Amino acid sequence: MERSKVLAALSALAHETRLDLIRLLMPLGTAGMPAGHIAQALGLAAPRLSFHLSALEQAGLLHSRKEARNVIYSVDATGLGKTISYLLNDCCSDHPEVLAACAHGRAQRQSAQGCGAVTLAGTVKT
Amino acid sequence: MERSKVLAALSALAHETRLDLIRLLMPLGTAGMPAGHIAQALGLAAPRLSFHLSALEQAGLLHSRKEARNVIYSVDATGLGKTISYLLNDCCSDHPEVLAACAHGRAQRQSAQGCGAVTLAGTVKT
DNA sequence: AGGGTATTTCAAGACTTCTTGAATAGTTGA
DNA sequence: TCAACTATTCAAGAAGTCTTGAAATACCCT
Repeated sequence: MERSKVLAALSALAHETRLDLIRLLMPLGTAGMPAGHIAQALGLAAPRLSFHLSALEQAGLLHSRKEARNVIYSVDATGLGKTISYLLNDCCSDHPEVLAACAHGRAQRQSAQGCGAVTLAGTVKT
Repeated sequence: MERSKVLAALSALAHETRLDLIRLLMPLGTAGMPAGHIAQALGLAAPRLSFHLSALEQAGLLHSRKEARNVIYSVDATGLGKTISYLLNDCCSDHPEVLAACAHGRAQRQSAQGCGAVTLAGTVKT
């Protein structure tokens, strides 16, 4: 991934409201959520929401589609994944301690060991 | 990791010069590099460098120590790891496609498959 | 076509971040 | 102590980001 795109994505993520948006939309997958519902869920004024949604879309972290009179927003998992991948792989050169901190976080959440190679093995398309 | 700390870390990372700093210091590990050498390596004016170094240190991504008349800066791998971990685990709930994009990036770099559970198994301290 | 709903665009102002040169502080060695 | 070196702090200006209300656009249904 190009540096400029990574910087754009990180800038986009580095804001409370936009991180809330990602966290809200992530579990919904490609189904996503119409802008109006998002505004209601997070208690945001429409122009403010629109501003942040378009920032995230511009950064390649969100995808939008029209459906009737609504605009549905959903997370662009690939864009988000590539951004994290840059930090983890290109930027940190797979530094052992960084990976350890990462794996530790997962272990806490999943009460499992390692980096979940099993889960990954099933999803990687080579 | 607390939200506010993650946001601070992401804000810190979302800047070209500071990302350069991390990338420069990462391979050096705890040995780090004195500020003057960093300035020379990246061609930065001293106040400008100082500004960005302290931003990264404030965000918990860098560590500094005095040595003679120099100040040595090194990456705080734990802080960086926790930040990435938040994005990957807490924020993205280990979404399969995000993990896949992440693993794909590593596969490209390492010409290996999966998420490198072997490397991780050796470094995680439970 | 007209009314109602959903969303975006616009413009202004407040606020924050970044860069730069000048000044300051701390450390070393003669 | 003085001079040289290393690094940080300060102040000012430029540039960018964020929020808000008002206006505009797009769409659906009757």
